[in-house]
Amino acid sequence: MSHESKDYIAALHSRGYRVTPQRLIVLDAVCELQGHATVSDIQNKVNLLDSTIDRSTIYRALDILTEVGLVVASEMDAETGRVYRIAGEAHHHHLLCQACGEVFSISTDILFPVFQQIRDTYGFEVWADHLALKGLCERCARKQPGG
Amino acid sequence: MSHESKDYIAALHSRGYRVTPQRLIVLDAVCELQGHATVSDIQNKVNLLDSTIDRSTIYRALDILTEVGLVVASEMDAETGRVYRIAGEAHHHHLLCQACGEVFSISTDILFPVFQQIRDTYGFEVWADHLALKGLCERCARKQPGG
DNA sequence: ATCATTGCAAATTGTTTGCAGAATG
DNA sequence: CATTCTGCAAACAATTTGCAATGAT
Repeated sequence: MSHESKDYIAALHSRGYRVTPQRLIVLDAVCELQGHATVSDIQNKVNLLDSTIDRSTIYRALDILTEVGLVVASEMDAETGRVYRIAGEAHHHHLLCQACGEVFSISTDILFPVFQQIRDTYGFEVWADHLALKGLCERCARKQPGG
Repeated sequence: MSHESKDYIAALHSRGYRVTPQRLIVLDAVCELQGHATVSDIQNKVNLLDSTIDRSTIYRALDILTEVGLVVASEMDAETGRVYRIAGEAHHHHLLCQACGEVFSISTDILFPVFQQIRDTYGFEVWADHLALKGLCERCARKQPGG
């Protein structure tokens, strides 16, 4: 588990939160799902280990884990909604193919120049922690050119 | 109204849909709201003219107007959700300041080079019709540097 | 005269909340 | 042993759907 290196006990305690089995199971689930995990993904994973853990508990755990900085939330597209990943894992953006549904990851670097330019031009500082771009992947673009 | 130039009657009829007062009022509302209009914005506007038009009717009208290509839907951020605008209006992206909440518009041109590069590198064709970037505007960035 | 469309109400989905009992520090 | 936390159920908000009545073509 990549989060073992982080001191999750200290992270929780630092804000007066307690360490509970439910929260650790949720944290593990997010970790094992390796990026862009939805609440449903997480619940499925969690309930394999303990089927009595309620959905509301998962929501609350994710809120708290996000607040203390152990996990990071970001918005995928409208259908997928909010997704979670372990904090500190390599940032990347997503390319969402609207034809086959596949998700591709790209490094943040590729977008850095534009964000720089937006800063220069508009004085606006883009938070580049996560971005989901819709479009067509190579294979699907060949099948249905133009979209 | 900028949509009068479009033949909305033909657009609706071409797919077997009928032209109803409710649909025209919704179309007008989207038009007058001038970009990124939420369902609630639209409902408020619509109900000024006719308070008997139901929310479900507005949802259905927006679906159909989008399907026939008279309006375009896109996702703002998670809180704002889906927004609508008249099709054919100048495309632009949005910068959402997370401190003051203001929305800035930027032209699509600035992002064109990156999308080109993503195409070259990943073979992925980004749909650049609308993008909402979160961050801090100039004024707020000065107040709370670093975010 | 058809058949799509509307308004209403109820169903659905996704998320949040109140509370009594259980568990943590 | 004082609080925080959990599971349950109920509350909510946003969107969708079934249906009888209405209205467009």
